[in-house]
Amino acid sequence: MHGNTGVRAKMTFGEFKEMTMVSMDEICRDIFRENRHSIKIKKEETVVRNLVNIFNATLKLSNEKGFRTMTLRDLCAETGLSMGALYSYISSKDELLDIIQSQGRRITEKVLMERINSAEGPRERLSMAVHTHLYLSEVMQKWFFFSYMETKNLDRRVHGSAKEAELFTEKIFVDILIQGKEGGLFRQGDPVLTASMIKAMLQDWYLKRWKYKKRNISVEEYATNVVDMIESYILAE
Amino acid sequence: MHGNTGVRAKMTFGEFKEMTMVSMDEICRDIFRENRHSIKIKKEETVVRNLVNIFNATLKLSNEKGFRTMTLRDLCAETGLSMGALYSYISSKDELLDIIQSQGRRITEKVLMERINSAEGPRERLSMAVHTHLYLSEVMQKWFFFSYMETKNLDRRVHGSAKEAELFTEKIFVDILIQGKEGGLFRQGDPVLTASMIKAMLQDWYLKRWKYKKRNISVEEYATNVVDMIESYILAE
DNA sequence: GTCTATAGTGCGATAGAC
DNA sequence: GTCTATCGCACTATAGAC
Repeated sequence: MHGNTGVRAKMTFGEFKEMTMVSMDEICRDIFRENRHSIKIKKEETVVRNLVNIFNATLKLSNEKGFRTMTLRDLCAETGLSMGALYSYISSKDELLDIIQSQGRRITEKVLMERINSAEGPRERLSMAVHTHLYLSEVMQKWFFFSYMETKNLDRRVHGSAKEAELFTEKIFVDILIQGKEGGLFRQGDPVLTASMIKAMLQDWYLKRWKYKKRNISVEEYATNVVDMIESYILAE
Repeated sequence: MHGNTGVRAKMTFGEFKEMTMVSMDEICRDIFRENRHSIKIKKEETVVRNLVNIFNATLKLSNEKGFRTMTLRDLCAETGLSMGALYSYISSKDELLDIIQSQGRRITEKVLMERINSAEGPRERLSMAVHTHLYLSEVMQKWFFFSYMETKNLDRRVHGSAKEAELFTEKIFVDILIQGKEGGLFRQGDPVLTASMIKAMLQDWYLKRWKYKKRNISVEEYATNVVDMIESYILAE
């Protein structure tokens, strides 16, 4: 390995969870406040409780068979709500998809930026970015999987914003890699191509969760492995 | 970089295409011969011509909006066939999906094994496996993308065989990595985890084709980059 | 071998009682 | 705030003329 000279102790997954507190409850409260116009029900507690229920059920069913294949009747069975009640919280099936997509992306961007900016120096920032992205996708695995898989079914406008999101996270890594190259610390590889490789490895974690679970590989082990591989490449003489 | 000492000149994409000749025509001829029972039409030339048409259209539409969202009326419009004619070649929409999936997997496995067995020594075999997989997914990009994206919509039996296919290709890399470790050539990394990382990078090529196209990155460049990154990791002292 | 016409099903969405 | 009942539609699949 390349050793960890100068790199502070890594953040564990447990520490991350305590630190960020991404709770479904809070997310749904935000969604309610932003979408008051299209939600018929007025009592906040009721709305939040039912939204949490609806989103969890949607993520579960969609990850099993895809959002398009999931019918609203499936969703009613899973949530215990009737069709009528369901339509008090969403105005259409497509809107449900939109909300889940955009909310997931916003949280990702917010948490990623906050955590990365707390680290100094290219190596620390790179490690932090990798760890944060993996930990976040572990906490919100279903959300990440959903977002990745359902992107292609959207219309052109929304499909474009999914590509933007892909490039946004990639750019975070590109910037760190360029910074490291300018400082003379990272010596190998094209930053853009290297960032793509990193993203590919990060995505594999939530896209093939079944594989890593079966092998008892923890998210920390996986993160270490990714950082080691990237570093052995970019730090090579 | 780690240099190419002892590694023969890389196969170019052009050479690969000439060598393998995976033609849609041949594939459809095979499909016809294996599915004579469920195809109502008897004249081979007609069947092959229409099957090529149907498969190309299915891949095009599915990659745009997903197999489930694509209706058979969309497919009729794209192929120029009527509903009645379409149903002379396939017995159901699900069967169409099954045929495309299994045929794609079979070709992948066949070509991969043939090419890899033609290389000697762990480094050559690793490079050959990476190049062959990338070149193959370039020739059959739509097929690979389709297969990856539509896997989740299948029933449990077929979903299981998709996981098997994932593990099959992965095992090819695991075996090469173990071989290299036993010979003392590869010194770093857990073979199973490293193989997963390699697969992740290979898949990114056909899943984000739009990204690499926009950046004018050729499949040869990409292959070189992947091999370099892996080698810098496993060959590190 | 290909067509048009249509049967039969199950979907998303809504109205109105409670 | 939640329910049941139902509308209208678009889908897969088939029958039968040509």
